[in-house]
Amino acid sequence: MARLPVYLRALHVLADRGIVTVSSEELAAAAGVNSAKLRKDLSHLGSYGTRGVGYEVQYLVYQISRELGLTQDWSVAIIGLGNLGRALAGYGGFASRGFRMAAMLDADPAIVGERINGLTVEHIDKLERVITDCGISIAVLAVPAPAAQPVCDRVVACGVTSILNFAPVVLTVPDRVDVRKVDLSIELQILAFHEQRKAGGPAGVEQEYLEAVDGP
Amino acid sequence: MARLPVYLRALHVLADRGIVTVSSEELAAAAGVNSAKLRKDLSHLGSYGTRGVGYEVQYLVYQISRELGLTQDWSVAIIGLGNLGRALAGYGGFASRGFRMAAMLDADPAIVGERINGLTVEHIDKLERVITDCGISIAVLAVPAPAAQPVCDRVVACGVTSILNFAPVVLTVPDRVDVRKVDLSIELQILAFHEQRKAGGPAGVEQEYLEAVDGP
DNA sequence: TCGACTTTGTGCGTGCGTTCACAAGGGCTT
DNA sequence: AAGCCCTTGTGAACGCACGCACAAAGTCGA
Ligand SMILES: NC(=O)c1ccc[n+]([C@@H]2O[C@H](COP(=O)([O-])OP(=O)(O)OC[C@H]3O[C@@H](n4cnc5c(N)ncnc54)[C@H](O)[C@@H]3O)[C@@H](O)[C@H]2O)c1
Ligand SMILES: NC(=O)c1ccc[n+]([C@@H]2O[C@H](COP(=O)([O-])OP(=O)(O)OC[C@H]3O[C@@H](n4cnc5c(N)ncnc54)[C@H](O)[C@@H]3O)[C@@H](O)[C@H]2O)c1
Repeated sequence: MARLPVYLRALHVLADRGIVTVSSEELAAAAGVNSAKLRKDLSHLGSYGTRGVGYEVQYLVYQISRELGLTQDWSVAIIGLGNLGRALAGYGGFASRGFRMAAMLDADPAIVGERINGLTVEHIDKLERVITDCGISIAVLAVPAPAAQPVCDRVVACGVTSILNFAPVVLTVPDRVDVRKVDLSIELQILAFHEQRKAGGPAGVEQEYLEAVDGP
Repeated sequence: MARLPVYLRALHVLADRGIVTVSSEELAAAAGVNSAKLRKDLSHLGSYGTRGVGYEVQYLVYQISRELGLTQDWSVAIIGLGNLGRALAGYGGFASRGFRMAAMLDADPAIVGERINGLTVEHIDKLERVITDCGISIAVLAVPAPAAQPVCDRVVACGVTSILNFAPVVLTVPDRVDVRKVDLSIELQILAFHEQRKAGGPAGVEQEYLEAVDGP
């Protein structure tokens, strides 16, 4: 379930405030979902609340963390230390959630050897060895679009089965491999779509096209 | 439909290769979706293909661009020029899709006044004026979590109705406002979840918890 | 100890998105 | 000009996820 991380975050906030128990209604509001959905999600993973009281925050944090596999640390490799890769590498919010930045790789000789956040950038040629040695289980691709598929293939060949892809391409991978794609251009385009709807929607279909192609 | 941008990207690739027409089957493969779904999506927005041939690439590009509102330029403000904000500001992939970085805002005096990608970072105090003057219609929030809701409120008060949020918080906004959230920690957590499943799933439920809390 | 109140867990109806499968329609070849 | 073949557009079934609403269950006060 993709909502568990959201619940977990909300629970951490509550825990930090010293709150011991929480009702499904309160937690659902904090997570921005329906309370019935929340209860169904929680019951689905076998956690029990107490009727008349609610859920014990600490217990739920542990249950969800375990379900998500956050009771262990995961080693992550960042491939491509350009604009985006550096931002990710310098972000502290990952380490605090059990994700350890274990390796950084790039093809640019000017970047290889650089130290970022206490880690030395390795050359992409060493990919296979680095991934094996560091016990990488998740790869983050922040390389240009044309490089994404080739790099992805190499990563998969090393046995990595989880990939977070920032390049604007559809990656082809074997079934056993999970790919999640973050495409910021698409997010903006979806916003633009709705924005346009609010403003009255598109008009002058055929006319506009002919003018654009042939001139007025 | 959230898939239109994906189709559009695939079409641009085809157009660059000089391809004139494309069948739903081919385009669907390139976009990573089912061909029936693709045809339904396209028919849904009124575009017509030619039976026995397929769709004209250029025509489809124009149709989808128009539907998404990409025939006009949108002015975007980036708020928070830290790690992530800078990466976004320096990214060329937005401008080429009709999104103009029109304003940058930050609260840190050390950052205000800096020039990034040809634009001067303004102080967040000037938010209201900048948004109005630059005709901002989309705001990108790349500020720390605690600052997100207050900044969001101010942006919404200026009349902005589209927000892209990178802060790990659930934003509360009026109904007319669209918020899209990009949460990279959640993406990693979802990958970890599946990774754990592949490795055999969680085991030793109650036992583990009691040990973690009470000691062995 | 008992009753009233609170909150969980879930059965069920509903609505949406996906997918199969096919008929209608247009091009291309002969 | 006519038939063959390819591809679109869509009807209909399927499945899933959401959310309402309620009974079971446990707590807290008297
Ligand atoms: N920066 C953004 O805000 C942003 C937004 C949306 C999408 N993206 C996408 O994210 C990806 C990275 O963006 P960026 O702005 O960081 O680009 P960038 O050009 O700044 O960085 C890319 C890095 O990848 C390295 N690289 C190139 N080929 C490589 C290879 N074969 N193996 C290893 N490393 C290689 C380059 O040396 C460079 O350091 C791109 O696909 C881009 O489209 C970025
Ligand atoms: N960097 C990443 O890879 C990454 C990954 C996931 C999530 N995020 C989230 O994105 C957001 C930004 O991350 P970051 O790494 O760039 O953080 P950062 O601390 O590097 O940058 C935040 C910027 O926001 C500015 N700021 C603070 N308060 C402000 C206010 N009230 N108004 C305007 N500007 C203000 C700061 O001066 C700073 O420049 C955070 O919420 C973070 O949790 C970042």
